[in-house]
Amino acid sequence: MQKQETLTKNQKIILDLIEKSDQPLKAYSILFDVKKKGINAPLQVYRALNKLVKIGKIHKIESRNAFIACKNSKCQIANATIFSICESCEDVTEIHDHKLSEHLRDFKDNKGMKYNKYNLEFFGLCKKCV
Amino acid sequence: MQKQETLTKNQKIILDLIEKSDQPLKAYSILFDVKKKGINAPLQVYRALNKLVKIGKIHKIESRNAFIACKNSKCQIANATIFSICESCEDVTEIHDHKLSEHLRDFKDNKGMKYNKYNLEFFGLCKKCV
DNA sequence: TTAAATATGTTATATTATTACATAGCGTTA
DNA sequence: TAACGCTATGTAATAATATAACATATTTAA
Ligand SMILES: [Zn+2]
Ligand SMILES: [Zn+2]
Ligand SMILES: [Zn+2]
Ligand SMILES: [Zn+2]
Repeated sequence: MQKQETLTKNQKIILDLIEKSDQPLKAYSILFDVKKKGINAPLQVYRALNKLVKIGKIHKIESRNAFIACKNSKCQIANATIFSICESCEDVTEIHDHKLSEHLRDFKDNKGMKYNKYNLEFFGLCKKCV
Repeated sequence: MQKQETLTKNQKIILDLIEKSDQPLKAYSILFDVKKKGINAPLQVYRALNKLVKIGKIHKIESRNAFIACKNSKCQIANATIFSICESCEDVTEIHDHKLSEHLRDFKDNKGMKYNKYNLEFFGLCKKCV
């Protein structure tokens, strides 16, 4: 299982931090928080983030340039993500909807594209913000 | 029809440029190109881009920080976008798939979110790059 | 045990986007 | 007309996001 890959020191530090937050964190806010642990430079953060994204431990919220932990232990698929984003309070939730995922996985365009990944972001207002 | 809204000088210059390209353009590449037309500062570009996005004339490709013209005259919906992106040649195509759009439009989560927008990006390899 | 691949640390720099402030134009309406 | 609200403009400065380049260390695998 790819997700149990052993992580390096920096990767662990940064994953820990992201997993403790239920909301997306930005790279430079992560950098600020891990300086006390000896991570000093943006590149150290970005390298860890890129790796963690690649192995599916975290996802990037593209519209927000922020990173959130994947809470779904069953989700092997680092490359098929659906998020719900409240445009008022900025609350982000990962969506796991079997039917929708299936629909997206099975999607074929008419140009012969060979897909291996997708990212879907829904925007709106959450219950609290309506 | 919102799309026929009259545009200002800067907005027209920048929309023209984007419409002439069949591929997404980046803000600072746009800035470079429109300097000869008297647009000198990033903010002038970003202001026009934001407006054009808002009225649906162009879309932002979030994963690429780039902007592409909406070619679909029938598409009133500036806030429901689907793109296909080749990760090798970076070719981007807007997808208009009725069934998929319907599915996304009708999607309801179980948290009571009220959606008003979505953006979906498919990644893979195009015919030429496979 | 050597070579390849991966990770680290550090500095500098590139790229993307916004803040802040001053000014101008345009449509409404008092 | 005059005053107001709204939108757009121009300009300078700066913030926020991300990568290049280089030297070194560590892990993995042949
Ligand atoms: Zn996930
Ligand atoms: Zn909310
Ligand atoms: Zn469109
Ligand atoms: Zn291609």
